[in-house]
Amino acid sequence: MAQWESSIGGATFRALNLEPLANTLGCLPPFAEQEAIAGFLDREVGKIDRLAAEQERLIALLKEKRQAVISHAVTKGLNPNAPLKDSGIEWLCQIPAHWEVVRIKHVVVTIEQGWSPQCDATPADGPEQWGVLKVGCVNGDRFNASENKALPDDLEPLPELSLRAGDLLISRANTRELVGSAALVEQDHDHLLLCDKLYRLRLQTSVASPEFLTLFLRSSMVRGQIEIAASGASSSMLNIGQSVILEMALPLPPLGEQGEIATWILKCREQIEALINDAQSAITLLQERRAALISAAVTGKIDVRAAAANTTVEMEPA
DNA sequence: ATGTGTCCGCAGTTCGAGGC
DNA sequence: GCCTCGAACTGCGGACACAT
Repeated sequence: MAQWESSIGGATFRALNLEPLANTLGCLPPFAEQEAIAGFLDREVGKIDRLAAEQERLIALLKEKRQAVISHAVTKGLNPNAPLKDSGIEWLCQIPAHWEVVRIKHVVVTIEQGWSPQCDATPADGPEQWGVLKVGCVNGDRFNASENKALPDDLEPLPELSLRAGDLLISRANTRELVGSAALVEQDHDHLLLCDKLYRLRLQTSVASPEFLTLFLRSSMVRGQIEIAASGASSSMLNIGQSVILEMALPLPPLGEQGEIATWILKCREQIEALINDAQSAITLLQERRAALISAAVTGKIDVRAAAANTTVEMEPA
């Protein structure tokens, strides 16, 4: 590859011609040894690829687990022995007997949309410059304040649209997978403004915990309902109306229990994310090991005849 | 070797209908 | 007439393919 780097041309489309390929210098061991190296690499690289595939499967399972933890906790609670009752809502099934089912509108004080003026392409430069949120700020598991655009100096900011801790943001328009994404603002952002594509919900905090409702909105059942309710002819930008949010059924435990559930979910999420990070690191290491093994085998740094006799392969330091 | 076109996913902006 | 909200249109960037 190093020999080809200087020969590969093209600015937008990188291409290698036949000539540099034909002129590539390489070491050529006897034919029998070439076959031995190829066989050795087939076996060893295959093992590494299988290990990497297992790690990929593990990551997929952990992500499923993360979703299942949220969905189970916000509909069944933390006590596996709690008596259950029928929720009366088909997609919600059974809930603990001491929980209520209410419409989200019954715990919402205000729901509002923001303002999307023509902004700069770059984010606000520091917390003192005014910025307008982009819808992508609620994608993923956390609110991302850096997803904003700087408000031009000639536009007057609307301070009533700035963010406060406890604001629950929901995207009202996006692709089917992302529309309805919810995130909780954890601290005040005096100079960040709500955009037109986001709903902001403020709750009766004596009845409903914003953390609990945010997690509920991320559960697989709610995602399913939102994807069904999303409307619009353009598949790249589906919409949900306020009524979809406000009329949605919400299983509501006592306030203290909502807090316990939210804390428990966040702790589980951290543990699962740590495992996902470990698996991703393992995949990176395996990929590095794969490249190093191929390089060492084809340059004679590994004696594949000896390696064939041993299951463990040691490479000479480069 | 380089420039240009196309497709796709994602997101920003604008427009129009309806309610007040 | 203004505001809200839903829908459609538009733009951007990355990846790739094709043309010159």
